[in-house]
Amino acid sequence: MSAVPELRITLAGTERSVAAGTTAGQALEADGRTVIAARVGGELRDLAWELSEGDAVEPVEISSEDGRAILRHSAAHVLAQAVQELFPEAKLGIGPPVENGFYYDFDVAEPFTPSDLKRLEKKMQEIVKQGQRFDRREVTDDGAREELATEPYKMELIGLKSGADQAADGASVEVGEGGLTIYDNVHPRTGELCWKDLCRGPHLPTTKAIPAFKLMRSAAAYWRGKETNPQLQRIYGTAWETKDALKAYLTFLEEAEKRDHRKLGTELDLFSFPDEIGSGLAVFHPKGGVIRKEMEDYSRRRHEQAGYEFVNTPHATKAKLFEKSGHLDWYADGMYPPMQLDGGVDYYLKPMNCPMHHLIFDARGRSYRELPMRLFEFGTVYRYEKSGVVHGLTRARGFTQDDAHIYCSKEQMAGELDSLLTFVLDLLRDYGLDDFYLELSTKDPEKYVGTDEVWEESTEALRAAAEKQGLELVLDPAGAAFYGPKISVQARDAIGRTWQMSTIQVDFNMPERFDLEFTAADGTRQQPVVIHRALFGSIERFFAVLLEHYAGAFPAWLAPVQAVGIPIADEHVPYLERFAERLRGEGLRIDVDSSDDRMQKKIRNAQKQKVPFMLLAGDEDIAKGAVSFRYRDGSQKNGVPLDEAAEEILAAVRERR
RNA sequence: GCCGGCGUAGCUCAAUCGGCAGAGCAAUCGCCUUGUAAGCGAUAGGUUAGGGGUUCGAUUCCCCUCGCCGGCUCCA
Repeated sequence: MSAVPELRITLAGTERSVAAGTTAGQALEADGRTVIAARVGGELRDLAWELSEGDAVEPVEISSEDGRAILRHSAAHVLAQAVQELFPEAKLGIGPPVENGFYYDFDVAEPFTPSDLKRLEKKMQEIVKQGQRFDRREVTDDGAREELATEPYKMELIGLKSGADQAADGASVEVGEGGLTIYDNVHPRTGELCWKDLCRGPHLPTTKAIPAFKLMRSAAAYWRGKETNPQLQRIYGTAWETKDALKAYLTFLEEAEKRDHRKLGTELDLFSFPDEIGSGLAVFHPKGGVIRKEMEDYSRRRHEQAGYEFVNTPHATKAKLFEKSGHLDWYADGMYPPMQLDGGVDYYLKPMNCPMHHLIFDARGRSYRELPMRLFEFGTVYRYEKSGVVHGLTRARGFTQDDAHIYCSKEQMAGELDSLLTFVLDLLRDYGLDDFYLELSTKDPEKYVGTDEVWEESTEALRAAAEKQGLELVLDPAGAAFYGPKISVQARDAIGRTWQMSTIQVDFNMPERFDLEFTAADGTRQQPVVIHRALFGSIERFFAVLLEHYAGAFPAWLAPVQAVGIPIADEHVPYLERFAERLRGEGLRIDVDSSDDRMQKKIRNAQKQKVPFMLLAGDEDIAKGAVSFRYRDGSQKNGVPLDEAAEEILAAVRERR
């Protein structure tokens, strides 16, 4: 009898010997950790994965990013099993984990109803309770075809895997390398096969290991995301490592709903979308208008200081301009249809400002002495967004960009990009966003204009500028537009959601198309580099982001009403009115609530309007020449002398608090 | 655009089976004169999104249009 052969593996960083035939699960058990899967040689594997000589095994815990993905993917399988048990005619699409949850697509005759979801959730609970094992087995392409003959969509995926009709619709589907695998759901006691699915894995050891899940909604989705493909019914769910984590997520969703800018816009009387005007076209009410004005004023001031020149361009133009820029070739669908004028001339509403700025640059001969030339405009543009994608202020059909184009020499480009990024981040911080990461979109080798050399140079300049900021930098390989590399600033808001904010985009195409040039010091004519940038993206969108970030409680400098005077009784109105008048003289926005309501009600109203400062005055305050502060967080400070009170509010506004 | 859901007073929502369209808040007008989140009363407010159909009768059932909401990107 020979000794049991041994394998040498690296277990969570330390070298170990284990018996041949040991699985990842067994190896990690010795480590005494609660794990649901393993990374074996960097690849995610089930715990049942058999180890080989030299494998490096790392535990994957359920609360890790990978662990959650595995949990959610397993939950998707349980959902699919439940669906096929209750709707035997349902055909399977795909069921991946997604951020915060999972989905699974099904081809069914009738869309799922909310009560279907309830039944499915119950069925899923039964499956989870049973503790079915996820058993993995490898199959050949032909074997998979045989087993899944009744699943047309799975068959299609097998076909894609073997490259059969990969190019048929041109859709990019990445199918994992290696053989196909099927996961069997096996009853733990009877060993009965309950269900199976073609799947790359990995999965949890058993369905019992799904601690908390919930089905969220169902909606249609095109098969493989292509508009021309049939629509399947998609069920979304969420799954978490503990019941508390699920609860926290549901609370987060509630919080996000409370902050929804469309809801707050109505509640705080900031803006609306009158039907009479049309989808995606907002009107700003006085309170929204003043916030917007403050946002613009501050931005203008900062741009002025940063050496921008202010220009102004019209909203409509002859088609010729967008023929020249090329937009009509590839962007016509996104534009409002043309207006035909006398003589058969087409006019368009502008979907972007760039070409008009280029014409300004090109209005006369330019000298190198004028560069960098920074042209800035709050430019209103109109884009015909598809009806289903319009969404409040964040996806509107008419909106105003804080748009600027910087024309500089190649030598100036790197320095310009560097100072620009600093400027952008500084300004965003002034508006109260301070948690950023950057995304660098680089050349798509399939589709680009300009020389490799200039791409290389500008991409490196962007990268260097980004790295200097010391922020997280995410690469978006091949994500750039054909005309130049781009850096975008992503901001996390108060509840951790990320929003794409500013973009800085180098453009090699427009200088060519518009034949832009300047005279260099040596008298030669040279082409400038164009840098396109927007900080807010659009004022409307930025407005919405700030509204949601602050949950409507804008800092004093942006608040539409900065303070409300609240008299204890009518007789105290003149005193507050005099104080308010003085503060208005200092440029503050102050109301005095002289309505018939009693003082408690006035506080409630001011509180609901999220006014930063409430100034109460009754006999006691007047006797002392003071007011009593109530802040919107509910705290208070009584008997503050008028001068001090004035200074406190002014300081808050001045310091943009 | 596609699929599904929804559309009743400024806002939030009721209205049994197809049988006179209602409440709270907001608004207006009174009364009350008040110390930290809703004082009391009265008045006004509607072509039930718009159009068509079925019916003795439609907010309710059917069709069309418009608008809004969710999803259609994260890939066995």
